[in-house]
Amino acid sequence: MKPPLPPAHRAAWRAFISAYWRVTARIEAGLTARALPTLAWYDVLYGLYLAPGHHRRMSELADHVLLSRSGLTRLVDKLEQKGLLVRNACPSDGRASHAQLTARGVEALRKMWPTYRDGIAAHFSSRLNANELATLTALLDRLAAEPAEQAGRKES
Amino acid sequence: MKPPLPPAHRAAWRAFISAYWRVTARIEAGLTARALPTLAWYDVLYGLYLAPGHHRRMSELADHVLLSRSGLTRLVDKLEQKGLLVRNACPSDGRASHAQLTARGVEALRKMWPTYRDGIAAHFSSRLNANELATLTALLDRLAAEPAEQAGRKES
DNA sequence: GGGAGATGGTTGCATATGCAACTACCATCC
DNA sequence: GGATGGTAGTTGCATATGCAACCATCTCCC
Repeated sequence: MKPPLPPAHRAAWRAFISAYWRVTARIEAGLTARALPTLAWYDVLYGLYLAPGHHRRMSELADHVLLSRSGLTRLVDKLEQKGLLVRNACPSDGRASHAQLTARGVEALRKMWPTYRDGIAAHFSSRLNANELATLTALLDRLAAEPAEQAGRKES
Repeated sequence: MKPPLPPAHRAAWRAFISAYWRVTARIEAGLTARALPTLAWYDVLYGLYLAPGHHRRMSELADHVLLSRSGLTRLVDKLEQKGLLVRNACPSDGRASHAQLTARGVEALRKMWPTYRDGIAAHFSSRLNANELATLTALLDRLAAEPAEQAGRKES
């Protein structure tokens, strides 16, 4: 197969995939062991929590959660059924709607946060020292950044 | 929410998740643009390709691909239907079966590899220099290592 | 030999997820 | 005002994925 991709690049790629899956699986295991919802639930609720007034447009939220639009629609449906958030019409744009965190949503967030936090610490951030963590963050941020050619464009 | 998780840890965690999703999405986009199968297909075929004799036990394969057992069963079903591999009974263990790459499977692998390779290079490995790549690999490998293993090898 | 328990693999079922089509609405041009 | 094109969000459909139950087989121990 004559791979012109250097071994170091391959090793890095494999380490990247492997680390992601293993770490997230360990953290998810901690959540399910306590009968808590998945990371996606947390991300949506937390994304709303961070926003001023605890509400955000669906599209902004989808971007934050790294989920497709349709996926977010379904997830928000579930969260709304559980009473953790409500949908409000956007006053300035009839097409858009805002997801608004409820008191119960904040409560749910508080309840799951300790487990999530401990998972991140145990399986991720506490396994590296401060310098290493900073280095890792900088490298990952560069990888996540939009490619230069498409920096100004909306399509990915 | 009083997060005792330091901001640097949070930033690192978010960068980790974000980088993974964005990079893999870009690479997958390249594959689908050429009507090629997904990364999972490639990983299975390549996992077999690497093995001596181009065959491996299902369980070993599942570990390599980072997929659940049942997920692998289904994926291998599809690949077998396409004629890219065959299942053989394991001579030494009646429970186990081996997946054996076929000539067509090797062919399929050769066909998709250039696109995959270019995707990895363009969206991942070529965005960092050699030193950075080595650093990243080392850090990710430590994160991926089993907790017990990590505990025993505490250092730095 | 034969039962108890563990392991490899498959399948039923439920859930998750994405793409593409669709509706409703906004913005622009004429 | 009305047509045209673009955007926000939802839904139909197909697929992917995992957990847990299940069968067959192996290992261990008596």
